[in-house]
This record gives sequence, structure tokens and C-alpha cells, in this order.
Amino acid sequence: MGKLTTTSYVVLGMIAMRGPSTSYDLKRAVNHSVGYFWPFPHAQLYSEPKRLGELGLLDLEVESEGRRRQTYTITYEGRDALSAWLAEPTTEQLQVRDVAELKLFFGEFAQPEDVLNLAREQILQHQDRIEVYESMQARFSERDEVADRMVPLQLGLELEYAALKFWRKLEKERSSQ
Amino acid sequence: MGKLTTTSYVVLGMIAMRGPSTSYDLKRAVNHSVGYFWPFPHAQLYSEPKRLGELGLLDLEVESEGRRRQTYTITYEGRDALSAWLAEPTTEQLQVRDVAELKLFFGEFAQPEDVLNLAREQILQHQDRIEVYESMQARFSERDEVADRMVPLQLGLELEYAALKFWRKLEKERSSQ
DNA sequence: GATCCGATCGTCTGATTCATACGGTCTGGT
DNA sequence: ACCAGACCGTATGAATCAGACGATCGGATC
Repeated sequence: MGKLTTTSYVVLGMIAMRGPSTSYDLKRAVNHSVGYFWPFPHAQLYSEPKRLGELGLLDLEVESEGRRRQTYTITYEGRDALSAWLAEPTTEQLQVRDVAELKLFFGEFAQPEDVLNLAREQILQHQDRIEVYESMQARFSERDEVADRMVPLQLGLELEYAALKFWRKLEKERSSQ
Repeated sequence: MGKLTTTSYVVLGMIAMRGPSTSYDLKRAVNHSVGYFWPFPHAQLYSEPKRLGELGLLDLEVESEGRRRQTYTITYEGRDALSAWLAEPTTEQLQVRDVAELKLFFGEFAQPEDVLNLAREQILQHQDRIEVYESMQARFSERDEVADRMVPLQLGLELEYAALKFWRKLEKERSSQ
């Protein structure tokens, strides 16, 4: 009932980081940062802060002019909850979900050229994503001194590199046959 | 209504690979292979084959002796559906979900030693997982000639290596301060 | 300043997925 | 015969999901 999910902590953390924020602010901020290793639908950025408000972890001030809109601020209790969570041992495993790998796993039932196409698609996709990560890094390092925020992006990037390298190798092997 | 999800194709693929299988067979097979890059709750391995049966993609034979149990076999239609899916372009992105990265992202709100502990935890977890992957690979290469099945495990392994290397580096940096 | 349009913003919905508890069933040991 | 512990299947309410929809805004145009 009053239980906090990982997504709750994303909300708390983002508001702690950014200062007072609206749901839409969060939505945009999440999109090109934390959304890359903790995806969830944006609708939760409207329902979750409301819940956290009721729990006393966020304060809210309504700007009633025009579009109804709430600005959320983190409370001391909110900060406490956040740092308590950060101090807890982390039991959850890194979780990967990738239909491309899946298709490769069942590759024996595909036409060889389908597997090859798959590899080529994946190469392009990973290249794109690497670009995104790198521009994100550039943006962060320009105007941000907090290294911790950049570091997970670094891991995301390395995972992308590993995947890219992998599919490239596969493409090479398959196309030379 | 009659739409197939990615999980449907996991079921189809597994039965195509293994031959006639019960839900429990699938559960065990999925656990230490495909479950690593397409996780889902095991209950779906009971409901989903039933649905696929109704769609004509699986045949089922009931062994009524003792425990009620169904053995599923893939039909020609099932194989067609599977290879059609394999031939489709893959739009879904590689998806990573990792609360450890999340905690690091919000690391500025944690005690420095909490971040260090996090890194140490992660190192152990990734080492464990690497062991699991390697023993899986060994098992596969012993008794299996189909290289495609091994290859995604290879990617999983590389992602784990990247993560391990990353956390090790972090641990080193932080512990020397 | 009236109108229009595309971008911005928030809410709602039903469907799917989820974790996990629970109840049966089997095996082997005493 | 009984028990204990593994094995197997189902059921349930809660959480999550995608994405359609509606409302609101800013500013371009006349």
C-alpha cells in the first residue's frame, strides 16, 4: 500500500537532483538519462508523484493559472527515504531484454539471410544508440560537475559497444560464407 | 485477440527446438537459457501454450494418468509462424534494467561508502553470473552442434564482462580515495 | 484581435504482465 | 502406513503497460 517501488525512487531522485519540478519536467529529464536503464511509461510520472505527496515525501504547490499543473519539491522525509534506499543492499540483477538475441537463439529455424539481415539491423541500431549516448555524455560533461550522473551512461555505452562488436563479428562470419 | 507476443514465440521456438514438451519441461529449459535475455514469469508457460493450441500452432496430447499434464508439439502452422517472425525486421531496442546503475546515478545523495559497497556487491554478482554463463556455454558446446543457440549466451557474457570491468574500475577509484 | 495549427501537456482506459501464494501430487525413507 | 520434501500446476490481486484521447498553449497569419 505505502510501499515504494524502484520507480518511486526514480521520481524522488530526479526531483532531488533537479529541484522543484513538474511531471512534464520529469518526463523530459527522464527521457534522455535514467530512462535508458530504467524504462517505464510516462503516465507514471503523473500518478507516482501524487502518491509520494500523500506519503509526505514530496511537497506540492499548485499553480492554478491556466493549465492545471503541480510543482513538486522533495521533503526531508523524501531525502531520507532516498538515501536509505541508496544504502540498502541491491539484490536485483541486471536485466536484459532483447528480441534480437532471441531471434538469434532460434536462428536454426530462420533462413540464413534473415539472420544476416538481423545482424545488419542490429549494427545500425547500436550505432545510433552509441551516438545518442555520446551526445548525452557531451551534454553532461559540459554543464555538470557531478560525475556519478555520467557514470551509468558510461556503462550503458559499454554495453552498446559490446553488442555492436558482437553483431559486427557475426555479420562478418555470416556474410563471408 | 489472436495476437502473438514475443513470449509466444519463445514458447513456439522452445518446442520447435526441444520437440514435444510439457510446460514444466519448458520452465526448466527456459530457466537456464532464454530466460537470461527474455525474462517472464513461469505461469505464462502454462497459459500461453494453451492459447497457442487454440490458435492451431501447437498440438496437444493429454496424458491422463496421474497428474494432469499436457504434452505440446509444434504444428506446421506453428513453424510457419515462427519463421515468419524470424524474418520480420526487429524494431525493439535492447532494453536494460538495472537498479544498481540507478543508484549510482543518484550517488550524490548517498554516503560515499554506500557507493563503494554497491560496487563491491555488483562485482560479486557479475562474477557469479559470468560463472553461470560459462558453465552454460560448456554444457551447450558439449552436447550441441547448433552454434546459434550458444551465440546469444556469448553476448550475455560480454555484457556481463563489460559491467564487471566497469564496477571494478569504479571500486578501485573510490577505494583509493 | 480572431482564427488556425502544430507543439505541448495531462488523463484515462483496458489489456497484459507480474510476483507469489497456494494446493495438489509424487517419491522415497522409515 | 505414514511422513517429509521435492515436484508440478493454478489462481489471484496488484502493478505495469501502451497509447489514444482531450485539453491547452504559443505564435503565425491575416
